[in-house]
Amino acid sequence: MKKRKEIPKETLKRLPLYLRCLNELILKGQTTLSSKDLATILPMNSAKIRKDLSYFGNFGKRGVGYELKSLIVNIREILNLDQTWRLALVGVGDIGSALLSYPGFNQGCFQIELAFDDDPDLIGSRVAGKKIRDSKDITPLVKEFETQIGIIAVPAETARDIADRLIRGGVTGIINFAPEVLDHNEEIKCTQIDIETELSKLTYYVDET
Amino acid sequence: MKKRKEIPKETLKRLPLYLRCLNELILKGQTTLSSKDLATILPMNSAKIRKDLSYFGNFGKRGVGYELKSLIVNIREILNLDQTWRLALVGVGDIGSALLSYPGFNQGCFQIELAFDDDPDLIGSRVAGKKIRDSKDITPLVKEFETQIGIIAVPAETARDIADRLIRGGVTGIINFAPEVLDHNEEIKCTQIDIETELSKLTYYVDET
DNA sequence: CCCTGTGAATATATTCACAGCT
DNA sequence: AGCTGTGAATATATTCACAGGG
Repeated sequence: MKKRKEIPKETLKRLPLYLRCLNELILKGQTTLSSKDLATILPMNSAKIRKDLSYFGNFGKRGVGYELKSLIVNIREILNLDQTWRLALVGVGDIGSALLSYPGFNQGCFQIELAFDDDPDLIGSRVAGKKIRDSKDITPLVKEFETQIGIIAVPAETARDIADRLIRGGVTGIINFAPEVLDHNEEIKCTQIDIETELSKLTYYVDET
Repeated sequence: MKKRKEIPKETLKRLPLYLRCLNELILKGQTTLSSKDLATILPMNSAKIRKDLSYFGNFGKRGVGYELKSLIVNIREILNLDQTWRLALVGVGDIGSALLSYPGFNQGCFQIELAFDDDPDLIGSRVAGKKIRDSKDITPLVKEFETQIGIIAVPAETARDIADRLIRGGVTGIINFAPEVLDHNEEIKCTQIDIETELSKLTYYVDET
């Protein structure tokens, strides 16, 4: 139930996937499921699921499977989704706007509290109801709002500078949409999302010429 | 130089990253670099880079390093980026629009040729200069245009149906922005891009409470 | 001397297979 | 009987460390 020493990073990748699946099933009225059931849905090896879950405790019942409701609560707790996270978005271009308009964000546990841009025409205006602030003020405002996570949606050239300002403001994690490696700051966890990279991997596999 | 038997999937993940880095360096006038240099930039272990590249041939010169220009050509070839790929986008919401407006796409090697939506107000209109077509016609139009890759940017509920129509049209790869696992079709390679999943991983690592 | 390319050593992850609980 | 939890076996990936070419 509590976080152990080291859990494999591959396991961590799968937990959000499991969670999403479980949420769907519980909405359909299901109350329990076995690792085999989940393995069929996803699809993957059921031992992997059992091993993944066993790093955190013994959630299952032998002969039965896992109780959906409590498993969901447990995974949410492991992923720290049982609290609200304050986000700061930098760059209100196409991707940034899309993110601001995005309704869900995990049952309200992710809240974009700050949005920044450096375009004078944009600063002071509102996008999807959110006020756009001047990128100059990232560091003090992130401090003031105690923003925990930054989202970078600016061109590659400025991404590193923006990252530094966010970090100085005190964010502890960054989602980076810019095609620029930001792993230089060791104190912080940074995740890159890049469609060109994904497309390039795809074209390797896909070509059957 | 040619594709060998099995290259590790982890290696493949890194190739687009290397490529982007090399492209930046060559623009700055650099002509050659060692695995150690690249390892410093990225940052990572240099032996990993050498091993990654060695799966495809002996690109390097001992005592010198790699010739930037030819290494770029080689990696582009490995990833099949030395040709134009035709894409079909389904779902012209916020993400879809952002993608249509996205200028680059790897030096023009990825072209969105078709854009679909099921909103009658949208069908027939133009977004970023691209005509929006009726999602009903996905299969025949994908066939007609010989579209190779589909991008799904629709709600989760319809994602699987859209995927089926794209596959029936003949796409061989899919990028999926919907929070829905689409790995059921074995014939096809599908890559999921999901910010909520990425955020959830981040909040695991980030929490220091 | 410097850097690649690569076997050998190590670390990480997956899968098998089954003991043990319900 | 059915399913979990997990050691042991296997597969995959990373890193070390060095032979060998420029």
